[in-house]
Amino acid sequence: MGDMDAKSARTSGPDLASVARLIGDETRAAFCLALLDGRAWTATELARHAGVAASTATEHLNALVAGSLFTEERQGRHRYVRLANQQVAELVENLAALAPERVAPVSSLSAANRRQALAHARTCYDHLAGVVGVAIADAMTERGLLNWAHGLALTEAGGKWLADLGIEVRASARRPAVRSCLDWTERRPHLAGAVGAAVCRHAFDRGWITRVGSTRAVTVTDTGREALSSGLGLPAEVLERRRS
Amino acid sequence: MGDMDAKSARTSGPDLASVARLIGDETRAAFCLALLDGRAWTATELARHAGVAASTATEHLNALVAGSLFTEERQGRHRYVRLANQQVAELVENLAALAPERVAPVSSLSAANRRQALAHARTCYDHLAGVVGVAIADAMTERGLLNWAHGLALTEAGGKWLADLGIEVRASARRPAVRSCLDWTERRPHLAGAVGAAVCRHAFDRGWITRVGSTRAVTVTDTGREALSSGLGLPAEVLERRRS
DNA sequence: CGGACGCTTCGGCGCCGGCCGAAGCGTTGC
DNA sequence: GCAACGCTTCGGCCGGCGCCGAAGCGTCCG
Repeated sequence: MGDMDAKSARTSGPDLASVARLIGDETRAAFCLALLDGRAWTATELARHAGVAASTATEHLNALVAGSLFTEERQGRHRYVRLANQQVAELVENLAALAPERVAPVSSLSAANRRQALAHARTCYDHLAGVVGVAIADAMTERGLLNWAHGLALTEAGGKWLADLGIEVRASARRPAVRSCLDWTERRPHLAGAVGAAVCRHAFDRGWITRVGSTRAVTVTDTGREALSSGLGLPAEVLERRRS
Repeated sequence: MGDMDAKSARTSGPDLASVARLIGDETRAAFCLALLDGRAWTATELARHAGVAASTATEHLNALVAGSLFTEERQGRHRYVRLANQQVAELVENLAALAPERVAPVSSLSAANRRQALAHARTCYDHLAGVVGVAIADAMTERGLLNWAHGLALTEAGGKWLADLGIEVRASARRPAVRSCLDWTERRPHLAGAVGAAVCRHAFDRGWITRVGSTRAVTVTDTGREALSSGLGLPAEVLERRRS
């Protein structure tokens, strides 16, 4: 008993450290956060985004792919990478929810703007987050589409609502239909899981929201304002992007 | 746009790396896994467990407490530490589920025994895992106490079952009643959350299970075999700890 | 009161890991 | 074919981090 602790702790069980170390670097962490938008990025884009040389980015990507946090896809001279699966996305989200907010030293005006746009509405891997994402989850709860009593669940009315809107949920054995994801700007839960992804996809398809440039931020279109207001009763102040 | 990426990525958003780096060290990771048993350990116990000098353990614990992954409690000359909250426990679990299993080089006979005991039944922070934990979740699902259709939820029958057994669930606004936790030995989900914790506590209180020495492993007692077999219909082969 | 014990502080050591730039390779496009 | 471009490889630099042991401090117990 007990006397084998030192050795056995190091030679058995899951190798937490190897995975955590992959995210435990400023640059690689920046990569992970960037990929949380659910899209594939090229190596150069990530390098520019994180402010490191292309060669450095290559090394980091090799490590992340080898550790199977990222998957890659080669196309011609491009190397596209994405998060390997939603389990990894969840891990990054959990980490983000737990991590201290970085102190932003007197950020510029445009940076403040970007920040505000992200806080308002953005994609979080494959679902919606930010003020709008939280408001949608709240509205769905209020209308009896979601039930938080015993863990998060989709109600019967919720299933019907999805069907009526023609939102097709791509369920899988692995992935829960609904999952709550802690928002790192709002610090409140929003809707993730297969349903969260389906709602987000639907919103893009119907032109309710569009991407802002190449960032994770999205804006609500006029069509979207109409649809979300009449369909879920989202208040106008949530739907308007307040400008500085 | 985009030209501020390099700087903004490093000066805003959650500081993933700082948290991940805390776990990204062999020794600190060993600490985290050890504390997954939900109990408080002293600094020296952890040092011995991980095979490092006491001074080294002190430094690591300072970092983990400062990063608010651990909380500490001083009692006389002892320093007790535990995981700060269940959010941290979930993070560690997620990491463990994602991490590669460490290759155990020709482990000794006693190590193999320990390993088997852990794989059979153990505590995972505050609920039950291992073959037994998974079997309980399965049985509860089969009996209609749990519903996985739309995310994991406790059914009405499940609520009644808990009440009948006199299992008191300490619900909280923060914590979901039921949550699935991916088992790193079985690679299948078992029951966590407030209900998972309540069931585990109940099993200890009633003497259904007892700890094996000071490890996370537990054994099912005769009383427990009887209760789990008649109450949930767990098969005998699951309840017997197979010896080498 | 003195010795055992748990923990902490400090200095010093060694290594690992992240960074870059230069050079090179494959793809794309003119 | 040549030039531009994206990515990769390599060598070298540097800082940070994890480790230890020695010394010291506070607590507990006989």
